[in-house]
Amino acid sequence: MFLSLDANDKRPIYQQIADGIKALIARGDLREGMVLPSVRQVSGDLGVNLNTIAVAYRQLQDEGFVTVRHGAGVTVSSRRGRQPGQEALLKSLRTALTEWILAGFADREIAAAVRQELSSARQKR
Amino acid sequence: MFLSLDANDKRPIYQQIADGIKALIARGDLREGMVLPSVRQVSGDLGVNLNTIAVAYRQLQDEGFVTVRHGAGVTVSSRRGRQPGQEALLKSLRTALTEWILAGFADREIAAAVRQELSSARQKR
Amino acid sequence: MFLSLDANDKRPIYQQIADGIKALIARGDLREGMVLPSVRQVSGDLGVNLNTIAVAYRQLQDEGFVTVRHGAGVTVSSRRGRQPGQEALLKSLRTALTEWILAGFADREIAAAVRQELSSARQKR
Amino acid sequence: MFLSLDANDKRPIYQQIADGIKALIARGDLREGMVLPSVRQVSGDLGVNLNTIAVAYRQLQDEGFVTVRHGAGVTVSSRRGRQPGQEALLKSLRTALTEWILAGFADREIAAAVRQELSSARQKR
DNA sequence: GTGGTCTAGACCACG
DNA sequence: GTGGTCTAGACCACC
Repeated sequence: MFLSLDANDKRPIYQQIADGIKALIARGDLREGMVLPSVRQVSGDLGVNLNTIAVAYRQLQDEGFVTVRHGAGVTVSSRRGRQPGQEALLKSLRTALTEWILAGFADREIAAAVRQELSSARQKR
Repeated sequence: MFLSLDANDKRPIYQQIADGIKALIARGDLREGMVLPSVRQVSGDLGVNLNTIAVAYRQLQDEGFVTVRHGAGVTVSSRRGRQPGQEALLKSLRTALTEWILAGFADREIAAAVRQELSSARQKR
Repeated sequence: MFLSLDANDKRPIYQQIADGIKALIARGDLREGMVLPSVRQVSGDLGVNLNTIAVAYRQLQDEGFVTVRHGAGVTVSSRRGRQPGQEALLKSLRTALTEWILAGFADREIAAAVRQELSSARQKR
Repeated sequence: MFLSLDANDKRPIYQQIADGIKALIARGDLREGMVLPSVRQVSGDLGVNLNTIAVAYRQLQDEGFVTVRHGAGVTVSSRRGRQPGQEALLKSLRTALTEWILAGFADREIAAAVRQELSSARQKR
């Protein structure tokens, strides 16, 4: 698995993991039906407690991104569950863009960064 | 003050306030040298604990967005404040874009949303 | 066999199978004395591990719904099987009804859904 | 709080708690804006670990039934979030009714039990 | 082997 | 005071 944790990141570990996996799905590195590494394996690889990984996986399940089959591992599910809702989507985008504006970037530069991120987020598609 | 709090927002209140003020600065509603309302007044307006407002102002001060002068209120400082660092900027943008991708939006649509948000964030400039 | 498994169902597979067979009995599709397909056949049909089917049949046997005769297959037994107990019956009904109430349905609507389900569950009688 | 745990209940403790609170909301014992007892208090009252209660509250939050404000307690929120979806509602009702049928109850008796449960679930309305 | 639940106890963040 | 996160370690259920 190509997940990395950042101690300086303010998000909790389980959230970093869940977000990382979402990014892998968005990128196409993880596709429908693929099996995710077991809770125990991720725990060992990242040096993080079992429970913490379980919380991340559980969140992904609640949000409909993965299907958990009890003794049989976790797989990427086909249809995403509920979306965050247009409102939430806009809010997080707005916050991110505000930071860029305050850092002094011009619209042109921000748009370029967005284009770059989009293409890298879709590399495997 | 044109700040609104959202109980369903997952950010802590002090962060919503700090972000809101940052957005007002980015928008140009608050410009260099302008005086922010007192901690006490914001506290009353929003019905929020004094300490909470103080924490928000303290963060804005730490990040260089405002200047606190004892007995003379809080003013917007010039814009060479400390940036969050390129890494943090990218991370927050990346997370927001990932959500849009997973919600099924095409690059075209996302770029349009970005353009719209940018122009509305700069309305007053 | 007219059993279908749902990966998104939170019940374990063996429970889905056992419940499905109970429903077939309740509906009258399976009647006293009829022979159930072998563990091996169900396993093949559904693509499920042999042990899992065995657990389901074992539960049906424990609850008195079927009779297992060595070498002679599994047959539906007469209906004086062990009931779950009034308490358990009420609890599961109560949980289901609570969900309907919280979803905003009126008593009239809930009662209608109950009537419909009852008649469809008894179609073959 | 009028929550009780049943060791014979097959649902996990956190689920019993979450379901119990949902029932209190459906019943009208807990209304919009009311404050739930703190995690620590429930933990003490029921003799259950803090984390277990936290999991229950978190589930209620994820499902939109309560609003959590960090240092300020948990309150019943106004609008329920996403419903379980008509499919899930029907499935749980169908399972419950099947049990009653297999226990030998007539439609008349089942309908009566439903009526009784509905009225008791709405006592405070 | 897999994931799920629960405990005890620590430390942090928020108001 | 409140809730949030994380750990270590136990035991259970499923396949």
